[in-house]
Amino acid sequence: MSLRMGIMVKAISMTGVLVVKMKDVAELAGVSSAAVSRYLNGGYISADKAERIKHAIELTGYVRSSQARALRTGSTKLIGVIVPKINSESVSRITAGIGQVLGRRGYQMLLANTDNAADRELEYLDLFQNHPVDGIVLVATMITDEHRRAIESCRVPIVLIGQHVEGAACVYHDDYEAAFELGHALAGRLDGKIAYIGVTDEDRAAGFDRRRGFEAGLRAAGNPLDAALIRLGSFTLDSGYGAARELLSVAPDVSFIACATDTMAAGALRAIDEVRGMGEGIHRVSGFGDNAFLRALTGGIPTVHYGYLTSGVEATNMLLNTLDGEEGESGLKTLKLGHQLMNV
Amino acid sequence: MSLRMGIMVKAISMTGVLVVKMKDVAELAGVSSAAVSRYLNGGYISADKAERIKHAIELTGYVRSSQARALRTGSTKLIGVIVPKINSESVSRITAGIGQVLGRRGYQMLLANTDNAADRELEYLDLFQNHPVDGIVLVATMITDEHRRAIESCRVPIVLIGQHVEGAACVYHDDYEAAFELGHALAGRLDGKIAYIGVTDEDRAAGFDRRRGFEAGLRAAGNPLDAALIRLGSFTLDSGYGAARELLSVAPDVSFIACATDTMAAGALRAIDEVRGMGEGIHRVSGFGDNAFLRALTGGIPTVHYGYLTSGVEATNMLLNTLDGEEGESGLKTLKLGHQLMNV
DNA sequence: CCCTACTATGAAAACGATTACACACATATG
DNA sequence: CATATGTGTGTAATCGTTTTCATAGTAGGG
Repeated sequence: MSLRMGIMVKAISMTGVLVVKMKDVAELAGVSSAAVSRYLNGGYISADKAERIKHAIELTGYVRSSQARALRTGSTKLIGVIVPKINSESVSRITAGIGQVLGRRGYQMLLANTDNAADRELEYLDLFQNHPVDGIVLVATMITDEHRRAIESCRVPIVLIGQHVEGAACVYHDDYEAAFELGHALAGRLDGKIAYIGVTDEDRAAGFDRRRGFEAGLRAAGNPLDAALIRLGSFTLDSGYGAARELLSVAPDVSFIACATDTMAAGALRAIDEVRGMGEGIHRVSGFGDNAFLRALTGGIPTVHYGYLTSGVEATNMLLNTLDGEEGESGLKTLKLGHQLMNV
Repeated sequence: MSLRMGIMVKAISMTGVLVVKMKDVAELAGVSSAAVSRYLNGGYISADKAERIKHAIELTGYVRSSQARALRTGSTKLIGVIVPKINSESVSRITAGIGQVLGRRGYQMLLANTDNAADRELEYLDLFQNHPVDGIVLVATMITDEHRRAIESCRVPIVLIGQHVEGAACVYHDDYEAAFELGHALAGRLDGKIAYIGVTDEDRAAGFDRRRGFEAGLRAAGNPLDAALIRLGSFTLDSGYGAARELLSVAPDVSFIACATDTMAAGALRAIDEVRGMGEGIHRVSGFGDNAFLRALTGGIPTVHYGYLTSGVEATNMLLNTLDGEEGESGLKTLKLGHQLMNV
């Protein structure tokens, strides 16, 4: 039987847009819609029918409704990505990595930006698992008990980036070890007082681990950190600037300020420049994250390079592997990525 | 009739997850599912039934399936956002603005990152309009004829950010005017040769308009730009660095390098520092975009401040207004945002 | 030649909401 | 009093797929 071509009749949908549905394709090809579905999804179909269906699809420009498919199969091919702040270099690098893998493997990214509000994080976690997404990537900062509970009871697979949480799938960096190495290395070549600008301990990785690791590293090198010279920032450049100004006025003899992030280090650098003269700060701060701008503009302060893009890639692959049920053993697990000391 | 409470019976879905559907809620409340739907969507419903339904929903923890809803209504409450590169300050700021509005108005963001590949842009445009999204925000760079055609024939409302395209809804900045002002202002206080590192003219706004505006501004101030001192970068820090190194070696008497973006300016700055000594570059470059890092680390080079976040906000509001059919007149249109010269 | 096993196929039943329709009652309008 | 008009409600159709089920032909193994 050859294709019955003729005036093409198209239905007008609710929204007034021309649509071709599977039934139309089926009729044009002279088969049942089940056959078309099988053709599309790789079920049993004879060669000649496959050919006819292929033609009919090309002819009509048919594309299947992802919404109907989603309803029937329960899978949306959407991955929810929750980030604390989209406009930060580290996060946007992670997101780039996630997007790369997602695109390559036929998924799309539903992005939720919490703007550093932990409750919004929980809210999205809730919203996401309740339907539209097949899986979740959570770029985590603070992990409260409530978080743990939400993650535990999550109905779709979830992978964390940036924090190590027992019992959950995580891709993270060893912040303690990295900070230890940085502290140890710096202690050797520094004289004078060292200060530290960190972030809240509630952020286990960037707060607690980095500070404790740095302290331990200094101590191990015989140059312990004076607790009075520790300040708390909030990830922003301004907070780093403010904390540094305060430190410099309270303890003018501070000779080096280590920071928990490169962004805050940039602020501290600016503060030192203002107080001690331009260009002075560059040799007096360290950071975390190896920010490209900072590197270019300063020639490189001591910092720790993390493969942010890689962590996005790895986490997403891990998640998608479990979703696509590929080779059973590559499922959700915990993955610690390496780091690299820069400019020490 | 009071609520019939008792052992709650839950169905097990395909995926093995416990689910409550509208029918369950309806039965528990002793009404039809149509009534529940009306309650949820604000149709006619008597006070007592509303109360009973409310209880039943709370009791069961019911949440409606967005997939079924999407299939029936044709609306997903999803907005597709296409960006050229997520890990860049300007784009991530725009994205933050988009996300803010989307969240506030009950939509979610489907993010597509094209990684500066124009064909991927078209691909996504195609993918998006073909189903899952209700509208599109395109953070545009290059607008080819193919783009114009795709935008024209787009089945869902679309708003462009960053480029001005006739016949399409756009939120953009007046790059020509801004560049003119910057060039004019700089020409007045500069002596010696001025060079320019731009980007491709295919990017009308950041390429063509900025370069032409800058040229015109210099000319108007009686200090025209030597065409031999124009180079092309590719938005990256490294490309700015490379172009600047080349310029400095070919024309060692260049005294100022204006750049089409702050990121490239950072690269140029680094190049000047290397060639002429640390700290020298800061007074010898200008950019576009008012990057926060660059501002903090240099104290501020001449640049143009754009309200990137605002453009995201405005574009999204515009799009959502047409989607939600609010007050007819606030629909899709063209909106030119202001700018601000910095440090001149 | 009988019994499995595999390939093909279409009809029809899901998936879980929204909504057109039909009906009922109330109140207002002429 | 007849006729609109506005509420309130349930039944059933619908959105466009995927998938179960029933059925059949075709080989292959014994």
